[in-house]
Amino acid sequence: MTKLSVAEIPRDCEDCPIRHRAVCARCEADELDLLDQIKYYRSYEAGQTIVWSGDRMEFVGSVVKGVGTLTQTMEDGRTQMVGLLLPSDFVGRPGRETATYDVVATTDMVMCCFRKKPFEDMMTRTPHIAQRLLQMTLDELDAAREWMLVLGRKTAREKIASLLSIVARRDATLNLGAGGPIEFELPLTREAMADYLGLTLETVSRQINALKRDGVIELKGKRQVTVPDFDRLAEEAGDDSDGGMLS
Amino acid sequence: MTKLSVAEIPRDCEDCPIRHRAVCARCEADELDLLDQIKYYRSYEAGQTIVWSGDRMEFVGSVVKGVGTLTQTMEDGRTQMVGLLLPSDFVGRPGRETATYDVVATTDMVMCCFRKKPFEDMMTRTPHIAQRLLQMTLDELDAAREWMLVLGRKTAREKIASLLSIVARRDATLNLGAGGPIEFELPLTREAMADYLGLTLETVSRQINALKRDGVIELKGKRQVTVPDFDRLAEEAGDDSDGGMLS
DNA sequence: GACCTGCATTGATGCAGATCAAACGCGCGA
DNA sequence: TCGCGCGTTTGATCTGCATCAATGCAGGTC
Repeated sequence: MTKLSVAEIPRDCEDCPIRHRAVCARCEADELDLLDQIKYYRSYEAGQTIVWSGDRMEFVGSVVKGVGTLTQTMEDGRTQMVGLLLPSDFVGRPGRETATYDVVATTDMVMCCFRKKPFEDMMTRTPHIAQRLLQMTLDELDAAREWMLVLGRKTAREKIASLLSIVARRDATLNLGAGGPIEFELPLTREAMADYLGLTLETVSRQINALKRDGVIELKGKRQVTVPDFDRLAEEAGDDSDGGMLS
Repeated sequence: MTKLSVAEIPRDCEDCPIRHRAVCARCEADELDLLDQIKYYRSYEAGQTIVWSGDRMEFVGSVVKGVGTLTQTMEDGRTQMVGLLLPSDFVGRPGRETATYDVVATTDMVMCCFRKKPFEDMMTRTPHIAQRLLQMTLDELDAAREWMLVLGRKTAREKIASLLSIVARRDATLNLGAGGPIEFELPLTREAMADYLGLTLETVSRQINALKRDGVIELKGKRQVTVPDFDRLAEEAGDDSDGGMLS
């Protein structure tokens, strides 16, 4: 039944697809050897919940393959996504016993896990890991703050455009740089997008189709998105356009 | 004209009011001596902008006294606060050249500043600082994610109650623990609250007065708030009530 | 005392997005 | 081939908050 086998992932860190972007990015060969001794791979199927909020966390780890989400739910069922987990992202918080959010696989996923205690010990002894984790956490904080602007002040159309523009930017299967068309697959259902954006799924659907009608995006099926003009999309997102020319 | 003098702050770290909560919390005496050599105090008046987004940042530092905000503004003027700076909070990002947000003093403020380069050098040599900064950044990330739920899914009334409940919790001038009444001063104008909550200032005003009419809070003047029953406030905020009983 | 000026309150009206409801389309197993 | 379920689309209506517009009110200045 398992569609994605752990065996597909190279066991050797040097061949790992996220080697230079994950929490281990700065590690030297000898440090990798140490990590290697406490790591193990786990795979999850699309839809599976990896951790429930409030559960004891017995590991931390990196997303190797696939896409997941971090969500918070109120007692009455209102749900807000607070993080999108793409390959190389780190899951879990060293020093904390229990999970604060639900972690859910939205596609089939593979994670590189470390048992929490050994990882924490290693962090105190290996500055390269703590340094990299600090850098990644600061980046996540910036992303969270960017998202606060989206949630608090943008219109539904701008929210959708913002999400598309973020996914497009992080999905590197594209000819960026040049102004050419960008193509990518949306790793989220309409409902998950709604939970990310603080909207209803109906509004998400309407706004996506509006962007399509207006030629900002093209759709093949429901998930395959083509962006003919990225600047146009960024403009719709309300981002300061012209990509930050500094000089 | 300056109402708050830098001279009022003790020069000796050991007597510093934020000694055990700021980025220096874990430092030993010898490490404090090193920090002492690169630190300097600066004071700001209420309303003053400390840093403009996009500016070169020449220092990082800790809030010693007073309250500030981190805000993001879109080209058309829409504004979202993305961080509230209370005493002991850290400002600035090591490793980054330019500021990403506007930093504004909302009350008179005193900061303990470190020139960026020496501080960065020291971070690599003093693990206690980097460790503490990681911990603080992870806390801020949690706070930001909590806020995403507020912005994305809560009603105006719940948003106001959430803000009051957060300020009440961080303002330690109160008899917490017991169920007694809590009193504190709101460090923000109605407009600043609106910017924090993704609302208009009119809605903020109306909802505050609604909470007052319903007996959830009492007001002396426009800023002095009394919360007769904190659990009631938490309930209005839509927080999982019963304060997280673990056992 | 008269007059600012900067918050805050209060009221009337409009609209973006929520809510309620129904139908579509596609993959899948019987 | 049929029906079933899930994600999605589309339509009609409702409503919470934004918007526009005065008015109130305290502190500071002349």
